[in-house]
Amino acid sequence: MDAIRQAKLQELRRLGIDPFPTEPFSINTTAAEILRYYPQQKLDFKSVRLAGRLWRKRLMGKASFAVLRDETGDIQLYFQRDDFSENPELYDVVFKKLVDLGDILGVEGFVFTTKTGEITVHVQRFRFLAKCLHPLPVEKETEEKVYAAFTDPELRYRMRYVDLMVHLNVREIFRRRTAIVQAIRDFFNQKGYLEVETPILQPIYGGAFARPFTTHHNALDMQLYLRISNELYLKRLIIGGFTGVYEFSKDFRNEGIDRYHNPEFTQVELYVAYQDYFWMMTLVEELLETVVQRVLGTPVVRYGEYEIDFSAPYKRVKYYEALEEVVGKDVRTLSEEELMKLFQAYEVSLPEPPYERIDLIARLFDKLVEPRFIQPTFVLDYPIEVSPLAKAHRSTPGVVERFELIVAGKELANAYSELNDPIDQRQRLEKQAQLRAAGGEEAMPMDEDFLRALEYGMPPTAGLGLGIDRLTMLLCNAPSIQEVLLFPLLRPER
RNA sequence: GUCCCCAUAGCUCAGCGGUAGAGCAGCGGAUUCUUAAUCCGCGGGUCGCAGGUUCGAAUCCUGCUGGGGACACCA
Repeated sequence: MDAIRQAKLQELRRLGIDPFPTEPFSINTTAAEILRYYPQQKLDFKSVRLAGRLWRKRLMGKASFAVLRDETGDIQLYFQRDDFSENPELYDVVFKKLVDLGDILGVEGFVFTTKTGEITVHVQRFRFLAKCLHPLPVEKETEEKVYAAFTDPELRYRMRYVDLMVHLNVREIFRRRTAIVQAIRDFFNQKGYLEVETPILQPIYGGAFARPFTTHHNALDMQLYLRISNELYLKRLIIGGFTGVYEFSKDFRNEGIDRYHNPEFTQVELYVAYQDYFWMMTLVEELLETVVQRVLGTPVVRYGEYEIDFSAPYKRVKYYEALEEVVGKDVRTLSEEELMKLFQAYEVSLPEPPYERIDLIARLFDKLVEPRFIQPTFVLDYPIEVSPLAKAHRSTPGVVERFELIVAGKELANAYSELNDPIDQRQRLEKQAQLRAAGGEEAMPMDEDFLRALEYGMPPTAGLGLGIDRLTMLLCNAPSIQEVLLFPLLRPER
């Protein structure tokens, strides 16, 4: 803590001023409201009460200006010694010397416009609501320069509270994130789908390929996993009789961190009975166009150097055909040696062993094809080997009825016609079990209860997973996932 | 996990072998319409940590810690 500020705290207490009072301070307006409505409705602002953090001080002698920052933005304050004639100390000592940038104040007064035309609150009374005991990085911006910008990413993420104080645009990212979630929720609710909650602590994890976090329940003395996906639970609900269910699901994957991955992240998953993946493609187009339009007011998004248009419909390409377009050959016809040659020709590094032929193909696809799709593009009909929960394609052998939506070269959504044949599902999970036995750490574990549920009969169902963090990145023009997570995972501070 | 880069005042940075610097923030003073307020004056540091080289290290070397970027993993 800052010694000078601590001394000021003591001095306030000595003067009988409580720097952390218990009494509430009710406000009747905000900075943004004043700035927006005062010009037309001056009479409504003769007696205002607002609260926020003192953000700037310009002491002029017997009169001073300051800036107060509340949730809605900044507003200028004007203080005059004459207003405190019954107790001039309040101005000369308390305001001028003991109030620091960052202190949270409640102010009362009336709104006026200064000579230079700035809407300002003439403060007649003020009160400490909380003293700030650390100096703040108060950014000052001029035409040429920014002073004291608070830019160190580590500090910004570690002390997100300071980041949010200092950077109004960071607040905006998280308001927008919430708006995105709200728009999706409204869209699904309007369709009549049921929002549900399923377990985060799972005795058997599944629904994706990933290493889980492991934990332990003491009373039951059992090993539990933090979910990597909620897919298998939502399907149980479809089996149970709901026709449409969705969940905003915080999922946990014990993997590396980079600018697209955080160990905990959010997806929304949706399952709708009696539909297939073609229907789901149309729904996704409608969903994204609606959400982007509602959140941004336009379906067109600037993301880095790209302009991305979320207007439906989106381009559709088939997995193997997209790969063939790049490498000039249908990889299904190639021997393993010929596949290896492609890795050399395109300078793609090999996957970690143990890998099978399909892992080579999947890797080529991820490295060579995905990055090419900037505008929203559906990639259809994935290899059956990499999609153990998706239904075999109705007419094309070797592939499943699955699509991924690629935007800006990254997977944004993943969906399939869900596999509802319990016999087929059992075989696919057994194959996964073999891969696990052979050292494939990310292969799915066997889930007998899920298979039993399927044996009771699951209607044909379309399922979707949509990455909320990635979508937020796109709609906020954020270059890294950390920018759209309030508290991204960091190593502990020393 | 690997490689590269970074770590100096509250914040942003300069200094790169010879007494630790600037701007903003802060402290004292002047100032009743400022808005990067202005003007005068002042303080502020275990140069991330630990070793080493050297007469001498913020500066060079090694290790460690934290962060950023790239790769790998995440099909």
